Amino acid sequence: MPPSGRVTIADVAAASGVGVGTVSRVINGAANVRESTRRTVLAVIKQLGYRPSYLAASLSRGTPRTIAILVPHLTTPSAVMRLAGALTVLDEQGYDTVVCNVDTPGQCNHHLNALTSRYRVDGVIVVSLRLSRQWLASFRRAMVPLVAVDVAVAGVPHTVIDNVAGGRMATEHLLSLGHRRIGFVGDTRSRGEGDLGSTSSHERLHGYRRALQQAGIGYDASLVRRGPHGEANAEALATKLLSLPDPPSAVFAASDRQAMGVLVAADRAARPVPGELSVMGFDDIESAKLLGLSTVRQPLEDSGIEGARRLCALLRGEPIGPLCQRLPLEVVHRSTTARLRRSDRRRQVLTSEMPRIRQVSAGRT
Amino acid sequence: MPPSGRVTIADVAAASGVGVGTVSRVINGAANVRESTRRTVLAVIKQLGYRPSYLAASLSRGTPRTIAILVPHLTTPSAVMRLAGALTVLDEQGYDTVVCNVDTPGQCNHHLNALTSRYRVDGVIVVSLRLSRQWLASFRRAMVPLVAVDVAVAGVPHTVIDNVAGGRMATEHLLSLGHRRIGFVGDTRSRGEGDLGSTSSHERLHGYRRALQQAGIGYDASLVRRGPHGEANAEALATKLLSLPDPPSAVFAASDRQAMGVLVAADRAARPVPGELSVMGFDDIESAKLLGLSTVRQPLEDSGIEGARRLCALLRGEPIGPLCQRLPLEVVHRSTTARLRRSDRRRQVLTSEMPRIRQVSAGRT
DNA sequence: GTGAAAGCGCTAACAC
DNA sequence: GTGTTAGCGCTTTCAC
Repeated sequence: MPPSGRVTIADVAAASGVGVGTVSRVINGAANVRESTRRTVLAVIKQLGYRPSYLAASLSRGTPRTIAILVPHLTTPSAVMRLAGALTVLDEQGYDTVVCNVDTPGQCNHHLNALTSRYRVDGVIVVSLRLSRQWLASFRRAMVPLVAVDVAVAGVPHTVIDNVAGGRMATEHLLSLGHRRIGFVGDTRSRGEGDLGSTSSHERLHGYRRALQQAGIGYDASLVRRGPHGEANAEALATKLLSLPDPPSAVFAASDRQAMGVLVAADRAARPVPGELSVMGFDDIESAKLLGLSTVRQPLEDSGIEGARRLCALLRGEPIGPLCQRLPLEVVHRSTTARLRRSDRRRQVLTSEMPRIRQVSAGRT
Repeated sequence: MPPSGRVTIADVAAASGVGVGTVSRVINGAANVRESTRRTVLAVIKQLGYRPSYLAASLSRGTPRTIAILVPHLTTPSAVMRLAGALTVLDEQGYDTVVCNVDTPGQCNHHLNALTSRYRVDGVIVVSLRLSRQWLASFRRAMVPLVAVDVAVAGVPHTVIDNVAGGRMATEHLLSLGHRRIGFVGDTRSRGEGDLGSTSSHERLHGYRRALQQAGIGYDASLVRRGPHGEANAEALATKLLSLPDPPSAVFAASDRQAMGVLVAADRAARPVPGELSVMGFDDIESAKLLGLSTVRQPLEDSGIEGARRLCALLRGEPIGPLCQRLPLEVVHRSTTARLRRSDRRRQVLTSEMPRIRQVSAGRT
């Protein structure tokens, strides 16, 4: 029946013998519609195959009911956990979510520009991305509601962890097991090309240094290795560490993925873990559990949940509590860390109850 | 200067002393605008902080330039790889992507309903989700362009792999290594509650059976174990397999994650891999490489790329080639599979060049 | 309870 | 090149 291609609310109104206002009320489940009318309209809608235009409704209503989430390196386990957490609540709250994955600074700027220079979404969640002063200003000017996850942004609600404390916890765990020569493997801090500017690794290193200092252990720069992210790099760094004249008895890796690189390096160097080398990670991603990796757990999914929850509150004009929300950390002792051997008796107690998995690492692919 | 709250194109036009049409041309980078005019308008835009409404533009233009992607269990490595692939091309093509994660049939229906009952996106990509006849009909009626990834959907362009062939390849690899008692660990096929109806695992089992049959090996039901997805379950299933009076010398797991469960089980049962047990996975997710897991690789990211590419072509009215697009599979021999020992000499040749990683598995969390 | 009409902010077709 | 105008399809007063 529609003269043009698409069936519109007017077509439905006409075919139902009611006004468009009434149809609108039916669609949106307004209360003040006679039941019989409602039925009729619904029938006509179904019969005509009418689909309300989200666009037109949004425009008229004045809000897109959509939020954007900007997340770097989506395929990493930690990123996707945060995303999933956010999606859960955004879904519940009736928001559509457009996902912007960024792997390079160029992509990042592209998306930031799109988000700030056009009226597209109700708000945005940025994850793990250090926004420049300029971009922050753009968001402010554009009055785009913004929350941050896993990165502290001045003047913006953010949900983070205390990376320094985390680094300290990891190191103290190792110290408590008697280790004194503790290596560190993490990211470079360089804000160069390809870098998205996360400082987590650097902060965890700080925690490591503090813990050592507090334990009265001098800082040994040769034990600290940093490079580009990724377990392949971590493996190379760890290999150097292990080939030191006086190698560490334990290594703290700034992330679980890097810790896995360390595990591979330990294997290649024929250094049994945790027998001759303890390895500590950070994050507690799923495979950490599988590998039995000792680590510092941060609530990844919760961070996404909290970020989204706070953005929703912001959009409703509700109070969101303190700008900076800190999520708790927890040391998870599994089986890649053990007491520094000296009295083997002690060591046995620690490891005997743990199942063992022997695995052979990757050959050429 | 804007009388109401928001700055509109009319405000910009007025302040620039030009018509809204010209402003529109400037915004959209149309060619026929005098450079001086362009500059003026741009300046005014910046000065007024004007942000074009994506909604209004979309409505007027008649297309949202947005696509939706429906993906189950987003946090699994394979799902996120496919998503990332799709995002890459959708980004390039100028589409916004709304992501619908589904973990339960209820969520799935919710999203399918939203997608078909309203005009919201230009098209949708469904990943690994078996659509019911009804939903398919809904998509057809609503004329929502649709492509599928990792699931064959009648009458809809889909990008898939040959799971039966994959199962066969995995099994033949094991057979070629001399194994004759080969176990299988995979998903149950039940379309019950909580199940999203993927049949991949079942098809791979088919391939397994065919390969055995072709090798003249009788089917032994006790060697085939199926249960709910997840490595914890796989571990339990594998444990049963290994405690059989006459246990298998090799296991083919229907996914890498399940293979990891098998590895843990092997470890618990003190069965060295690949010394006493060969383990074959499927997918080639990132941690497979790290663990040295032998597997059948399917192009996960490419599947997303291809699905998105084809949807874009569809939207442009371009030809998309055959409805069913098959991506290639490849056996990746790493270090969890080895020749059935019999002549140890042979085995050494196979494994000696491979680095080894010994790892202790998860304790209680 | 329901209809009529005024926008929402933009694009595109058409004149000049 | 540029201004004018008619929609795009809906929500929402405001009367009745």
